[in-house]
Amino acid sequence: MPELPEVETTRRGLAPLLSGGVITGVTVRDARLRRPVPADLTRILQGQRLEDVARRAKYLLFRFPGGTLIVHLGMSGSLRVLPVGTAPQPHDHVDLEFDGARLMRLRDPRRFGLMLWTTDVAEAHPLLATLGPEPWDTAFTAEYLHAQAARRSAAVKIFLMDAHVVVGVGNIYASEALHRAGLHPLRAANRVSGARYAKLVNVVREVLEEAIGHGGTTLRDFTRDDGKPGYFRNKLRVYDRAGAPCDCGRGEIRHLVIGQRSSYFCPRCQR
DNA sequence: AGAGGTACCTGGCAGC
DNA sequence: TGCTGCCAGGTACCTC
Repeated sequence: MPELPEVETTRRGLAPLLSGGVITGVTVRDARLRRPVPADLTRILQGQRLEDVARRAKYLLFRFPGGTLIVHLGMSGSLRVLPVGTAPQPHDHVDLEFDGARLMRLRDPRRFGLMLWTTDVAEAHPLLATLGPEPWDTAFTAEYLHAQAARRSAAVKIFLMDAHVVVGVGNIYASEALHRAGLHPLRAANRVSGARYAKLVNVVREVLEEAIGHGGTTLRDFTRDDGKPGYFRNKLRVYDRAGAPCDCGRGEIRHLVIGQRSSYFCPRCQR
């Protein structure tokens, strides 16, 4: 579920419900995520007041006085806020109890997610330290992309999805951004012009901003037990639309597998 | 250094 | 209906 727009929407939903709350309990039903949930998480968090919920790339950062809880939702993770006592469903692996009143519950069927604790500056954690700029960072420019691509003969879609180049562009929005930029997903990254990278910088920001705006409406209620993430599917121009006519009016959307990931593009308006 | 592939895990769905 | 195979929004890590 989580591409960056959903992670950011989750952050915006959780922060006002949880910030300032004090941890009054931790339940770990299944610690087997991509890495084990720390065995002493209860001892670590008990009594600590949540200062705020930040985000770096697709990592959520729950900042406490003694350190930061780093959470990644992987492919299938979600976080919700529920009243204490709400019965857990399958794949509800971790609960953080706040003020004896509400739970932040992590559900992750595929268990590709992460929940880690660091007492260091979270951004210095090995998993975060080597990440590229945020899409809205002033460092994310056409010149930067062009320089990064100089020795990269891989497909531009692979390049764009590399979190060490820029964070937050997942499989769906890579297809969407390349379509908006008129770039063929298989074009070698080092054969894309600076001007085209300038366009790409703009459309990456644009498509993510639009999706966050949309996610804000479909994901606004984090307190329902049946809360479901929004998929933004009705806003997508190419993703999962193979065979449909492209908005350009001249081509039909095609499906390709690039780097073992499904990719969608219009062969007429993307070169 | 970069490219390409594999691995982690479960559920849903199409097709037989 | 029940089985099998394939697909899924991420990313670390391995080898060449």
